[in-house]
Amino acid sequence: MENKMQIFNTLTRTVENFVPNEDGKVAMYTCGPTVYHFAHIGNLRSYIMEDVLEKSLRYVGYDVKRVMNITDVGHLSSDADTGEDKMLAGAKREKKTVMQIAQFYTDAFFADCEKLKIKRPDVVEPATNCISEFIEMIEALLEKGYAYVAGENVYFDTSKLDDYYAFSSQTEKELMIGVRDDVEEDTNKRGKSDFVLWFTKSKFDNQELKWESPWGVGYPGWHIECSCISMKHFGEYMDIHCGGVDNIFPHHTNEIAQSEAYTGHKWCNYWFHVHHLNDKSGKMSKSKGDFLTVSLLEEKGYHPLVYRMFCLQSHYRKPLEFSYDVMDNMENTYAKLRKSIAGLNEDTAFEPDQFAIYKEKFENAVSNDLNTSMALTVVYEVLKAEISDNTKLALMRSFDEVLSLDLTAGALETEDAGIDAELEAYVLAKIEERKAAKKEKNFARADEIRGELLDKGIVLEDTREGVKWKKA
RNA sequence: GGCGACAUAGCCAAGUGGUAAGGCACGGGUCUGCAACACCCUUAUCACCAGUUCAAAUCUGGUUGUCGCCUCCA
Repeated sequence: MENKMQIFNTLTRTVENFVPNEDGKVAMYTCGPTVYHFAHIGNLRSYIMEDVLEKSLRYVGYDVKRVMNITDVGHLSSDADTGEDKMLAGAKREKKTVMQIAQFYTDAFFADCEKLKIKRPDVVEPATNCISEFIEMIEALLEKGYAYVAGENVYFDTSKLDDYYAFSSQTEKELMIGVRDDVEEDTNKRGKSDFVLWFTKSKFDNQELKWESPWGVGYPGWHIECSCISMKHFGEYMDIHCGGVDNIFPHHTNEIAQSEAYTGHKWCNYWFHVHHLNDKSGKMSKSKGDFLTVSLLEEKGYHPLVYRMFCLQSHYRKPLEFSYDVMDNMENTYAKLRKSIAGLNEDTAFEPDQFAIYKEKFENAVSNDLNTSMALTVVYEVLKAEISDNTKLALMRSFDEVLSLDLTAGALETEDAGIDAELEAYVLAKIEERKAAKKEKNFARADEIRGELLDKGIVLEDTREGVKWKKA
């Protein structure tokens, strides 16, 4: 098929025509969450945009197979052996076993994804499912001379590669490593950029998850899992690898090092990186302790899809600053949009030519390096266009295959589920009373009733569809 | 210290050489007993300086500011 998708490739730092290895098919890999805690909405920004990428590829006609790993072992808070395993730290914090933690937060992650309409990848693979594959690959790397054993751990020898820093320019290379002074060094390493493939020795010996290996009882390093899991499901080639920008170095750099050393050839052609969600003080991060989750947004009264729309109106390669002001803005935008679409009359003629015109506009926006902001503009363009409501509805349904904003699900419910039956009965009675007063043109009484309800925290609105009420 | 990204109206944001999309908010108006809803109208010369060009938000150089990466991070 013809090249329909243009996408920024971190490897070349340019927007390229996307050409998959196999015509019409896309092998797409996503670095999944480390399931030691809830995902914060910054994490979820990446998954939302990757979801849009997957759906856009499908929209323009590709057959996409998507794989995601779940990091449930091996992700240290530092690569030096002084670090603490994230999973173990989570388990300690909550007095549960590591596997209980992993299961709990994996479920929580997918629950959040569901709320945000993020499609579950075709394959979801926990790292702990693939220990034998990790061991096989590490053995092969040792055999080929790309790895060495030191201090009872296995390390990858980055000096064996001509081009370890796949994502960096030549001038950066000499300066990258070990500049940060808060980094503690692992003295077993031959080179500063070497990294661990398999641990048997570390300072946290109470590690719960350990496996037999040719190098002793231990557990895998973080980077090896993505290389192995992708090859388990895609073989030695894949098309797009996704993740947040913070994964570029070292995680993705190390993945490329291992994978290409192992296969002896180019591994993945396109690297898709989503930029960070920041707040006023900078990057949102779990290690700062305080972070925002989807549940928290819901508690504050925001529909999860308001956050999705917040992400879509920005570009994935721009840092995005989160604020409640913008969320409030977006909340209005989203409610108005849903309401406007809900008012369309399906019982009108369908105009295939018009449908095709706007569908192409939308496709162009989305295939231009995921210009989601422009895609949303096309939504508004359609709603304002001189075409039949039924055509508009068909277009909304079509666009929603990518946007996943529940565009045609009707107006947003304003009734608050938290209101108890007694209050509801009272409110409904008052509404009837007010209706009667209005009928008798007793507007003073009608306004009085509205005031009474307001005192109880209930706001009345006379809309075209009848009286609506909600919590203030 | 090195590397990189970004800087467009009150806010979010598109636009990569031809005279500034869209959304929200504000203001004005129509409608309705009022309010709200809905609908209509209105709002910028693109951080700063210099240069290239017939023409620059868009290219080049510099300045300032914000942010990110340099083995915890999506």
